[in-house]
Amino acid sequence: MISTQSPLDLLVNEISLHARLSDADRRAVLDLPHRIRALDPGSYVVREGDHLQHCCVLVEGYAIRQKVTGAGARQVLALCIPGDAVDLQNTFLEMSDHAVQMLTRGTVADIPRRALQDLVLAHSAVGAGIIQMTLVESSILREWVVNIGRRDARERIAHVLCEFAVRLEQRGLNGTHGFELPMTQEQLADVTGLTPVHVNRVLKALEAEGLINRRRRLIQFADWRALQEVGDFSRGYLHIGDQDVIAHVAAAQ
Amino acid sequence: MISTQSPLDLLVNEISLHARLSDADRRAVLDLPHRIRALDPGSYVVREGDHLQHCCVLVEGYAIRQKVTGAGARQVLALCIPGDAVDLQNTFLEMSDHAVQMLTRGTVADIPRRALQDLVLAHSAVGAGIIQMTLVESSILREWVVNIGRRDARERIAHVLCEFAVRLEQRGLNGTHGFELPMTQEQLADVTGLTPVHVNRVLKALEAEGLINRRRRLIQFADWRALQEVGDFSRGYLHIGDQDVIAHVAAAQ
DNA sequence: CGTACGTTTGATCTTTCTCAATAATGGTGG
DNA sequence: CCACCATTATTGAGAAAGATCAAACGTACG
Repeated sequence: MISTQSPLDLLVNEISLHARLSDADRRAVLDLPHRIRALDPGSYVVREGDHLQHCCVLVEGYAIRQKVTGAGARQVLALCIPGDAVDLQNTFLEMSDHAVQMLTRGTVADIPRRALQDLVLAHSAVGAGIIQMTLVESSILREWVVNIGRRDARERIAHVLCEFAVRLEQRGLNGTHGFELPMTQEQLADVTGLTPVHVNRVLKALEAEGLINRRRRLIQFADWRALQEVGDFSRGYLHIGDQDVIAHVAAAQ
Repeated sequence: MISTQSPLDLLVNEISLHARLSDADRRAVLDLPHRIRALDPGSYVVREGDHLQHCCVLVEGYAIRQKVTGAGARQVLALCIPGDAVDLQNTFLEMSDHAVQMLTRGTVADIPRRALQDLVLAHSAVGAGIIQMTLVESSILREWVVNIGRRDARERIAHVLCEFAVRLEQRGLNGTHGFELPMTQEQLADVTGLTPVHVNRVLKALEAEGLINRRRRLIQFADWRALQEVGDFSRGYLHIGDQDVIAHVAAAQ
């Protein structure tokens, strides 16, 4: 692992989770032109309908993808954590089909989309990694459809808590013992397709059942195994550790 | 457009919707080794948990992606139509995270995953097209999350009908005047996260309102504009015609 | 022509939403 | 350091969308 102070280190690490990169691949990613941007909580990284000329990588802080219906209801589509290439969409599609909003103060690195396109074409291991990142994101979206479409409120919230915990743990942030929920109950409602009031009641119930403990937004998993069962959670869909699939592809180069 | 009788023609056309392919790119796709498989309605193209060594392209018929919860509830994740590369997941991820089931009689072409990986590495325009196909699929999944999470039953069903109509029209199958719904009301319930009983009542209501006409599974759009409004449908998220983004990438090769 | 599957309908029940009010909590300026 | 304000969390009561249960009706297909 090459060690530098570049904010692109995070992107390298992220891609490395999905494909084995050579030193040249790593250096090419680190050499990407980019500009750092600091953002306040609530500010938009990307707005729905934007035609962006760069791809943002989240460096610090948390963000959410979201869409708003014609009637004004908000639905959260993903929790973005540091290292996420927040809008590959804008690199390969014409127009942003959803918005990305900061939950906390944070920074992003803007990479010109042309530079990223060229990188992908010149370093296929990076391209393979990005394809896999995109496919994993799809897999998580599918699980969200199942979660919202076919689980009741209690199961939904338990499932989402498990997913966040595992994803954060994978990046070395918090873990499955407990973590700081990076959002309000209202935003958690927009994640789960519920109302804030009902989210509050369900959280209270999960606590009363002895599955979690709460103090403000800090969630402690009092019974991690039981919570996973309630949430019908099994981490396969996160495809953690699948990068070996692509290893031989990189090797074939 | 090169004209042959290969079942891979459909794949070429599909990728061409997303990236400008050279004749060499086209030929490389058509030359992919593959085996045709005929499938009955209800049979599985891929099962959840499979470790497949090939990527299936749907050649004829309709299929659905689906997952089943621990409690046994089914959720449909996508309607697959001819030309869809049904499991790119299996080409780049270890394990299938969902099943694909035929709705009708049909055929698929199995392409060895290694051959497809090599093709993508050797022909970046094809790779770019596949990246874009995957991103469009993600975009549709995001809209499904919104649909199920934040729209009521009437809006959901109207939205899904509009989406199917536009997607079918794009491939020259049926259109926005009407189409043959390729699934039962029970399956439509699994698409929308509702019960079959409620789907039936909503369809009846949409008909009573003069938005659609039905005769068995044939849906006629009596008022296409109004139906889109009810369903809060706007086709941007389907990213139809976005291939120009990638055109210059292909040209740069 | 009967059997299986899909559709339609009715009656009742539950989950979740809506509306409304109150209580914490954190941040800010004095 | 304290008082105030805005945001977030909590609680209650009632309403509504959609689920569940059960049955009847069609229609295709063997």
